[in-house]
Amino acid sequence: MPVRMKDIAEDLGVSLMTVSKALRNHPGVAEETRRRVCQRARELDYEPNLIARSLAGHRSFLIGLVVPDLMHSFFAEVAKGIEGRLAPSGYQIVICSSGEDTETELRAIKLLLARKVDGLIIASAAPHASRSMVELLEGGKARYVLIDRVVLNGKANYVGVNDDKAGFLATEHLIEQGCTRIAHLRGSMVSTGRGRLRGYHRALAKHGLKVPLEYVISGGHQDSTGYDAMQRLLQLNPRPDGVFCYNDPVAIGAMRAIIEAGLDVPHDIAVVGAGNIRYSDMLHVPLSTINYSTLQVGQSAAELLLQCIESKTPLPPKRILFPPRLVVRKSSLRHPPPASGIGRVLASAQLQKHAR
Amino acid sequence: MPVRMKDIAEDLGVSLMTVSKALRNHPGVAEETRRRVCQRARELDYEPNLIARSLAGHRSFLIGLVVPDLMHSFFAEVAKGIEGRLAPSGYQIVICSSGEDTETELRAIKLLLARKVDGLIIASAAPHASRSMVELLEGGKARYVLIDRVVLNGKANYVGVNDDKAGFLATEHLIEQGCTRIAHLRGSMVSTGRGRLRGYHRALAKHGLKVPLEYVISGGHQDSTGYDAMQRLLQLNPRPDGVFCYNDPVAIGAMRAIIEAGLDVPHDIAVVGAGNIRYSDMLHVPLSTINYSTLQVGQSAAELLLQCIESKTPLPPKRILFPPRLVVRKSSLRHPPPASGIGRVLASAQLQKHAR
DNA sequence: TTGAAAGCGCTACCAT
DNA sequence: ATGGTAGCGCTTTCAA
Repeated sequence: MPVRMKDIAEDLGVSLMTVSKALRNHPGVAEETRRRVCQRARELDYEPNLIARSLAGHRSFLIGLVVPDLMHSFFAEVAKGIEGRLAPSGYQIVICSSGEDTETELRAIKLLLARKVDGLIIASAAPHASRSMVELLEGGKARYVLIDRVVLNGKANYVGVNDDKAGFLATEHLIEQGCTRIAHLRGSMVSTGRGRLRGYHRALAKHGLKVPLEYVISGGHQDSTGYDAMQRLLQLNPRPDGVFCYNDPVAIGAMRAIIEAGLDVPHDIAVVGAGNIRYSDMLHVPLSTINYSTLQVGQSAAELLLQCIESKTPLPPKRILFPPRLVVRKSSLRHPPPASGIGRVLASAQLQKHAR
Repeated sequence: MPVRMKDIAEDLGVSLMTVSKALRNHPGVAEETRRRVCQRARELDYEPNLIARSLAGHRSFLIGLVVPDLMHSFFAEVAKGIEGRLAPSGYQIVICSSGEDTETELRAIKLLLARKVDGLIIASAAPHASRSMVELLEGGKARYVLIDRVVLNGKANYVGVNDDKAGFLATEHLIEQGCTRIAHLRGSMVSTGRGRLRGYHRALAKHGLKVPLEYVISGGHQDSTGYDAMQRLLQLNPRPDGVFCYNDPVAIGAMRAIIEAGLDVPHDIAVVGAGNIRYSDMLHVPLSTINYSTLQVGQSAAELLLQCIESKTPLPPKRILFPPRLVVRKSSLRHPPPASGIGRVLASAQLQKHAR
């Protein structure tokens, strides 16, 4: 059986309380006593029972992280950012994936709360907060930060990217590349999906471009669903000559469909994704995309959550938005670079060749 | 403040114990009483405090997962497999990444143990178990399963892949493709690195091939390190005409170096990786690799750990090895398929085009 | 079938 | 500076 404080106390002939204080460097213990206690603790390989400490101290040093999909490298990288910021402060992360399912997500959050995690970081699968989610998160005094996707406008901490602008940048870039029939493989109606869709429409409107309704269809969130959706787009007449995809996995699936149909990316159809996931620059056709500052999103979310936890009084909700940044690669480069020398686009492409 | 059992008990005029039993469907409670308790609990939105339950019940329903790198899609997929198997049983996962650092790994394990996780799943960064790790894991009655990498031969549960065979398959395939100067970008001296290296040597020996010592150098574990290492290989004279890489990320980095040097993959240098990570089929040059049954490794590890936890008596250590499988793609295909029709290699390449 | 007592290992609060 | 008391919210053990 593991050593307990009580054992050390009896062993040393001091009280349990003295041991407790000494080990946590609390004031009110003689230096000499503290030394003896710490020494003996080390000798006995004492490790505090964190469950007991959590119960008594109302602090678990556990953070809950809820994401739609562990395998999506965007969330893996976010998780890495979070862990990097939290581990040094002694926190550990309980990770749950919802599989983009609202019910699963709700159960996970409920369980995490029952576990008394000190805080939550959530990339929600829900298009908007359900009544039960509001009750869960706002009912108690739960500390939480939403990332990537907003579900509680205004009243919640949020770290993400301006999705509207991301959609706008991607679409306008396609327009500048000479595409006139630009389709959009949209995501689900989560906030990122809605935002990117809005940006897409805004860019089209700005440039006076009209596209048939069928040019906007759901491409899901993964490469497999992107592949299927792109196959449907390929049936249309006239065929699109450019596609802005909800995210990089969808874009990768879409490119596969295009290439399998014997068409060329970017010359027959230019493709832009979103997320700038790892290896998107090493693909069959290197993928143009929107950079989402993935690691920083994770770090900031962790940072913000720590502040909420540390602070005695509830902090006013904060909203941190990283600027999206266009990364041009081959999948959307239809024009040779301007003869005048190094054009904006090419320079950008070269600079960002290895920028991950 | 959240509702406690005590509240329900007083509310209903029964004892705390009755509530406790009723809620957990313990025998020894009248059906009628149980109904009333459960009903009231639901009305009051009662959620058991899992910290308290853990402390009293000596069961946390928490599993610790320690991996070298969250971002490596191999471990992300393993994590997904683990979660898929564990979540239905009410377990949640505390995830820690060691960053391939032995000290960090040890601290993480210590913390997880102090948290009283019910079990551990570890992909260790260590080439072999240190004294402190043995003490930690074997000293107490910790339940744990090693994955991917072995550090405690024989005395520990292990789920992984036959790395020796993986290295052999990859190397022999390069030989069959006509490569005669086959290099190896090896990993660190973790068991997977050692095993793949051994397989590489075995294949060379079987076919009577000799290579200079400089053909085997460390390529690290990531694409960036693979890139650097490959650049060094390219200086050699004669240059290798084939490279077996420790894993897919390293292979991806290596391919980048080769292509940037103006050479062709596979005709100047054929490349094979290991791991069959997501999108390895969608790369600039689709990557030949060794499939590692990633999801199943995760699931089996979780399964095995559950058995250990459930069982009252300590189970004898079990060793589960998945067979490695060669996946041939363009990066190693130097010969046109045999004229006799569909050769083994091409058939395999086609079949596995979408096999992930 | 029910419940009282005794923890689980630790911390907060208040005496001394 | 030190330590006793009283929990934290639950489960296990055993008596009624």
